[in-house]
Amino acid sequence: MPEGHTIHRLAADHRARFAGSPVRVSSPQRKFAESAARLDGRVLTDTDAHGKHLFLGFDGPEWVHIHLGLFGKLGFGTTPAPPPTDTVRLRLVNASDYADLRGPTTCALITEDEKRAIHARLGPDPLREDEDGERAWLRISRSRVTVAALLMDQKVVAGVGNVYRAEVLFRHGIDPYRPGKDLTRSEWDAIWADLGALMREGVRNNRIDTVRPEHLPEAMGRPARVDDHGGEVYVYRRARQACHICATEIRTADLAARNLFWCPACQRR
DNA sequence: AGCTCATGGCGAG
DNA sequence: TCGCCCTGAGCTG
Repeated sequence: MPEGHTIHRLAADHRARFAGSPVRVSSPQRKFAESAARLDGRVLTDTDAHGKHLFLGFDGPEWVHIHLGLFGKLGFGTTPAPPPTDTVRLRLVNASDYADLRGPTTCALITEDEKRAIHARLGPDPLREDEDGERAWLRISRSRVTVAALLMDQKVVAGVGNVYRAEVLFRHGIDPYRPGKDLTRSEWDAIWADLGALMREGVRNNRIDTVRPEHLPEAMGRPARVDDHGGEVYVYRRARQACHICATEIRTADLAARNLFWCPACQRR
């Protein structure tokens, strides 16, 4: 289940397992069959991630472009690989490992030029070393759109999804409905830096944790929480439950077809 | 068995 | 703003 940290982790995992030697490439589901046949037996040379886009580079000028969307998953295992089920869009296998891709929004063979075009339309990614938040600030500081919507716009910031959006706004006490242009420079700088730190930890742990140590259940004298998406969070999917800091009921609302979560007391205009 | 929902994004209108 | 695409878990019966 993918926000940007998942994709960067997958890029590293593919590199570790497959880079540098020939890979058997197949598409059991047949939707990627022609391209898989072209790649079969070639060497995986490089991997890359920008926001929620994953790129697998093979010998020659082509890349596999993968976008998991809301449902897509990549699962790893060690050989021998079991018979693929009929939902496996792409399978990579070498002597020791296999990877199965299911349910992606995108799995396509693209050229270097097409890859460049994808980078060009994405905003800065807090997980890419060559980026800073300046480009994002230029758009945010001139926009009447709410900061909640701007954070989810991949042309503004690449890699932030519904969990990081909700959590970073909570951590900075910002009302999700505040217009981008009402954000101060120092607020944005803090948000950008925090996204980088949170998402790097997300890559390391392969899950999203956003609760500061002093607010963890044990530090607050409460029983440990179990969050069904697998991380410790303040507001995400906690509608109508008590805020961990102030006990106010967490609110939820629809915003651009996604669920928004926030604490109306901790996050004020 | 069938429904709902989910960490996304696109194009039509 | 809506409908649509992709899969699977967790319900309800």
